[in-house]
Amino acid sequence: MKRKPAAMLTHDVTMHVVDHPTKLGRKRDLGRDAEILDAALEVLSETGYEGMTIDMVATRAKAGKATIYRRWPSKAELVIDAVGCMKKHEATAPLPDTGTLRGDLIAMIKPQSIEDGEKKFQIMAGVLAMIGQAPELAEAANAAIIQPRATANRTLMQRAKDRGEIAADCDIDTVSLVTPSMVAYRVLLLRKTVDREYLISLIDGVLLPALGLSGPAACEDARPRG
Amino acid sequence: MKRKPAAMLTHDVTMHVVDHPTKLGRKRDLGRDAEILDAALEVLSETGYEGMTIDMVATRAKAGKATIYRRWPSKAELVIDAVGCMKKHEATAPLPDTGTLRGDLIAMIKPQSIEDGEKKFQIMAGVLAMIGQAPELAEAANAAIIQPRATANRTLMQRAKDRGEIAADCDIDTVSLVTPSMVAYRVLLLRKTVDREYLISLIDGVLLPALGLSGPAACEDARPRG
DNA sequence: TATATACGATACTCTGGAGTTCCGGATCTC
DNA sequence: GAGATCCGGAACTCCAGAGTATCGTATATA
Repeated sequence: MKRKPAAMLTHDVTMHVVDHPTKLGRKRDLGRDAEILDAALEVLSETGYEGMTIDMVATRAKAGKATIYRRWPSKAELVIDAVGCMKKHEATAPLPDTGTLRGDLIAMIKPQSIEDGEKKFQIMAGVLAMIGQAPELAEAANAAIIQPRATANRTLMQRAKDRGEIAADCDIDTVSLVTPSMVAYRVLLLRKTVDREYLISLIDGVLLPALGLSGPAACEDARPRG
Repeated sequence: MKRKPAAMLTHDVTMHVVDHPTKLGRKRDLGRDAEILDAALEVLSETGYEGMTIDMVATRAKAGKATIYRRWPSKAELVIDAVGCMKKHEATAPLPDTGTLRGDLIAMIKPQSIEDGEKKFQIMAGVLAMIGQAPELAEAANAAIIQPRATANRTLMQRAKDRGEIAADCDIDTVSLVTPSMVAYRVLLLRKTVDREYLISLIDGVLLPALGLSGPAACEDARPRG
């Protein structure tokens, strides 16, 4: 990040053989990449960007520092890559379809997803400081942490709109971001846990009313409108 | 923060005079405190906690490092104090009272408050990383940045509730946090500016609907309910 | 087998910045 | 005036951590 990394040639061109794609020697173990990135995310969530050291990551991944620096030119690049790869860990459980928007939103509250989310927001906190210096990191964090949840919400709401459960002029794009934003605030600044009760209070106290439905009773009134 | 600071006696107890409260020598210029804290906040908003150095703060405040370390034992303490003192900069403009909740909320959108807010969220980003290590910092940031806005919102909403404009069972405490949370997300992660248009879209697309009012038209319908 | 590269592990260099100390000068009490 | 403490400024110590180099070993090609 500070000095320009020396150009790393991935193959040598000898005098005798110009076309020489097959590299000699032991091959790089591509599986280590993911293990190192995972270790980086763990350390990141525990100590933040400042507190994180390459040695910690190496120890956690049972790797040598040289192995890490052979693959990423700097600590910053490693972190950016790690955050960018978080998205792939997303458990792609199918969206629920209970017939009512409230039912769908409640069905998405699973202990596993809560725990998973809490760790991700820890990572986000650790990374937020350097976002000002590395805008691509903001994008990566947004794509990996906030957007998946917002997209799920938006899909469920669009379905509700399609079947006439909510009005056609609702601002779905904005409302779908309410939960992730409020959860981020609660975890990062209030340092409170996010439990099922809180999420339900958000759904019944903000989301559904904002979409023109009124709390738990609304699930009994999900017939299409004329 | 790393080594225990030597106990700093604020007065000597001589053999001859036990009660000797008046200190000798030049008095500490208390006005410098605020100037140093302001400088710290400026640097913090520009570079984040990591990037910030005591030298930068000293230069910005036209002070010597010794002057800073005479008043705060460490960089961390300085930052915590600076964030804690942000609250006092709050422009205590009187809350608007236009007769309708929407009118009040819109009246709170002022160019000055937007600009001011943007800077505060920059500071928050710079500080968020070390919040994990210093919970009191989370409290300070919350009290200085989020709570003032939430409190203003809550007051306006309570008034609306009192005059019957919105239902008595609305979850005002939660809804009043929606705007600050969404603005924080937009500034910190999306890195977009917060303009009047966006705030109005939040008011009309989320806040008012969530409270049972339906957008701009609602301001013409602010009569108390039976 | 000879060569080349990857591996984990360890020791090393080097730099930036936290925190300390000293200086000359100013301002206070006595 | 004398001594104490402040000031801004600058030089200094000290250290954690980024990044590099090296070693013995493992695994690949030729």
